[in-house]
Amino acid sequence: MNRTTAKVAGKHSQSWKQDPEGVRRDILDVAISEFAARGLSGARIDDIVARTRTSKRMIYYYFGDKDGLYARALEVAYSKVRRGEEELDLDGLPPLKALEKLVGFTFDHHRANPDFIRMVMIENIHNADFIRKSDVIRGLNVAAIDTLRNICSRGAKDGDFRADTDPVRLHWQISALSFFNVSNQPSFSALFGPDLFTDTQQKILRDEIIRLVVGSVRVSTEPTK
Amino acid sequence: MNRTTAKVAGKHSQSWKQDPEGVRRDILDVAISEFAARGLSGARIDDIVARTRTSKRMIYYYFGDKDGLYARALEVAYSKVRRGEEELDLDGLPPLKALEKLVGFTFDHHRANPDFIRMVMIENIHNADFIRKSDVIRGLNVAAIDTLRNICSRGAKDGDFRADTDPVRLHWQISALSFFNVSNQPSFSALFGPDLFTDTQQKILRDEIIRLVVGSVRVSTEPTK
DNA sequence: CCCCAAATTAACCGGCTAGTACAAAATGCT
DNA sequence: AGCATTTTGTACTAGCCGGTTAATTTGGGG
Repeated sequence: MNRTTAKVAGKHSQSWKQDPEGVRRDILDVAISEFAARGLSGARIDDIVARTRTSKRMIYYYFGDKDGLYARALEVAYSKVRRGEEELDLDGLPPLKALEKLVGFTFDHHRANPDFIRMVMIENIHNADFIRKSDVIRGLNVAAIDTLRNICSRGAKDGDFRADTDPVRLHWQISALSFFNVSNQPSFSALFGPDLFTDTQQKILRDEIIRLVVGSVRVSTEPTK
Repeated sequence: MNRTTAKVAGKHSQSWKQDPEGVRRDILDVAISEFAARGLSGARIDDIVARTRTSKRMIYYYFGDKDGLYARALEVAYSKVRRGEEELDLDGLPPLKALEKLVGFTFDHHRANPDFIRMVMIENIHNADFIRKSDVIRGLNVAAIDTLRNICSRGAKDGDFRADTDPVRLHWQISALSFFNVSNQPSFSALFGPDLFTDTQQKILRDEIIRLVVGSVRVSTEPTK
């Protein structure tokens, strides 16, 4: 955006455009990838700067300090991902189909956003202190639960879902299976080989998870015992 | 073990006992807790030392450098946990009951060993590089799969299990649900409240998971559709 | 009881890294 | 034209932190 760089006499003699939002985005994009890759304490401000069009000074100008940058990066990462989820249209579908679609989508979406997953992992290492401090992030997540609550109540009314189905617990299940698939891929494939993460195996896993979750709420899961 | 400390004249004039194994264990115990708490780059050698009976020099004497200490700490953490699993006796049980017990145990065991979980999280942030380098750890884990393979083959023979049940994929399921419950507790309870992690709710979750996993391998999960 | 490798101690060092100081200039809204 | 905001650039520092130096004690073997 800037960088017209016309080295002239005096000390300062660049030509550039003002673009506060652009600069912020630039910094945040790099920051997300750097924090996701190396963690909060592992990330280096200088490394972030190096991958940016701007200077170190600007990071402190806009974000105050490392923690401030991290906090904002986390929020942006969350927003990006949750925004993708909003595009999913489930209201038109019957509850079981809607759930099926949601689970499949979540599985895919997590796989497609490893940086986000890593940010959440890192947050958990830090006891989710920054998530706790961010109203933005909390807001984004109640929305996710609302979607599920909607599906659940429709499903209960139709008699398709078990009466004791709890949206939060359901979200927990879906998240657990989709999240772990990405978060623990390195250790899992280090220990048991990379086979499970090939496209074909992942397709099987995806179907299995859908079956699992849908099966766990369906009322006709037949008399266990 | 040492620390008889009788401050006398000259520069070096402490009194101490030799206890190599004790010192190593001491250091490793603290290291596990410190690395688990703050991660590889977040952990401070000086902080580890401070919680030890020994001196900084001893860490380098026995473990070479920070990475060396981390690598050993990881191995010890793994060994401890897997050792606990060995005590479980499943061979006497019919396959479905054995699986049920294994899932319940894994869920409990993960909850009881948060430091281990955190070490694995940290490893995954670091692409499991240290796990990959450790034959010890890989060895411990093939054993875990063997247990499952045994159950699976017995279950298949009895006709209780679906024919396409894969021990690794099954292990993946069990791990995902049990692991996530601990690893993502901070973020999850930050976002949705701590209710899900009370004893009563965890009991429900535990049962649900058992139902889920056992249901996913049981042959009579009735014709879906 | 003496020797020597192994074990242990305390003080020290050098580089890395978050954050700052300073100084100036271009921008663009009003 | 005025003026707050945005941006540039470089050099600097303070302190943290991984790793080291070098001396000293221990205890088993001969």
